[in-house]
Amino acid sequence: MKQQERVSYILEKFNAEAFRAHLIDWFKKEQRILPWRENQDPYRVWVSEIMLQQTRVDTVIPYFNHFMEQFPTPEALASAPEQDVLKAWEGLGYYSRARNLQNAVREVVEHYEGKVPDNKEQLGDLKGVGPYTKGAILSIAYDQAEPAVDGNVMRVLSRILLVEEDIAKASTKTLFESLVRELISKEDPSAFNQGLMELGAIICTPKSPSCMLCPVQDECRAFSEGKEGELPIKSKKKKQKKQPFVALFIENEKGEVLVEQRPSNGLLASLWQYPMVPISEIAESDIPDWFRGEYGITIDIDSTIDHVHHVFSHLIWDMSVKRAQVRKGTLDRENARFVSKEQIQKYPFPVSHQKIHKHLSFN
DNA sequence: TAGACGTGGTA
DNA sequence: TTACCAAGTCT
Repeated sequence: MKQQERVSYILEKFNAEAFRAHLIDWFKKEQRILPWRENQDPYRVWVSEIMLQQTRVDTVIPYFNHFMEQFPTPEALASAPEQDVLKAWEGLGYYSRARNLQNAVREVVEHYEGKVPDNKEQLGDLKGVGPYTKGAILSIAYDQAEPAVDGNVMRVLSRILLVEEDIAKASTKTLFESLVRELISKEDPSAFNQGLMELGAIICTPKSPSCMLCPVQDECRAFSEGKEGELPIKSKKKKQKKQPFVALFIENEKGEVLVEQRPSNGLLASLWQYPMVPISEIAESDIPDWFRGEYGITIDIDSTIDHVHHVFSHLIWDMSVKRAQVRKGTLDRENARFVSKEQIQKYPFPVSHQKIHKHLSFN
């Protein structure tokens, strides 16, 4: 069946009128007070939407407030050093969001006079702005009737409309976008889209949804059939692969510590870390030789001082942290440097390596 | 299409 | 502890 036929079939006999009205009334009454809801400033909406990608509201709030203080306008963000932006993002995760956001904002400042585009073509061309974020900005900041389909929306609508397609599939997301195009309120698309997400966050939660409090219970097909606990359908993801490392906490004679910047693409791009030796490739006994070759420095390794187990979405780092001293040699590596324990505070580190900071002693 | 890309909260 | 998740995007 073609997708448009599927849409028509699903919405046949569905009381969209009542659904819209109940959802919007509820949202206007029950919505949470959140910093990015203070006004409709497209820049604020944009920053909030990027931060909220795959990230909890409670986690985002302090980051958002600080970020808006430090970079209140597109111009402020565009002219900031990238390292400052990454430092403001430190601990939030998915760091390419920060780089993409800054690059896109620079684009807006250069080509659109600092005004966030209000059309889907220009918006969608911006780095890091995908179908969801595009629709969120257009509906929330510009009151346009565009779908903004995220995980909440798919969960809520899969229950309301009893859609049993796998929401992990891309084709299912486009199905929901088509459904929202039919359902969305033309009078208040912002309240409709946000209401759908708010409902998913507060009432129509993944586990044990609060159906007794739901403003659209009467319109919910899953509830009427007792299937709310079985939806949405979502295929499992794979287990993370384990990667063993030795992380080196290396001090020189001045008491400075060796840190290095990661490559500008891939995992934790452009963030800083303590040197890491992949134990699956380098035997532990070969570390001093390997290190001399890579960094130009001879080190004396002593005891293991810590063990850091860090879980990512797709892999796991197991790091034995070893203390070491510089014996001789000059650092011969572009992306690495010895840094004092005061200076190191300015560098953006991933959480996995912040766990190693506690071995910095200030005596 | 499926895997890369972070982190912290919760059952 | 394990597993899943939370307002996705890029390749």
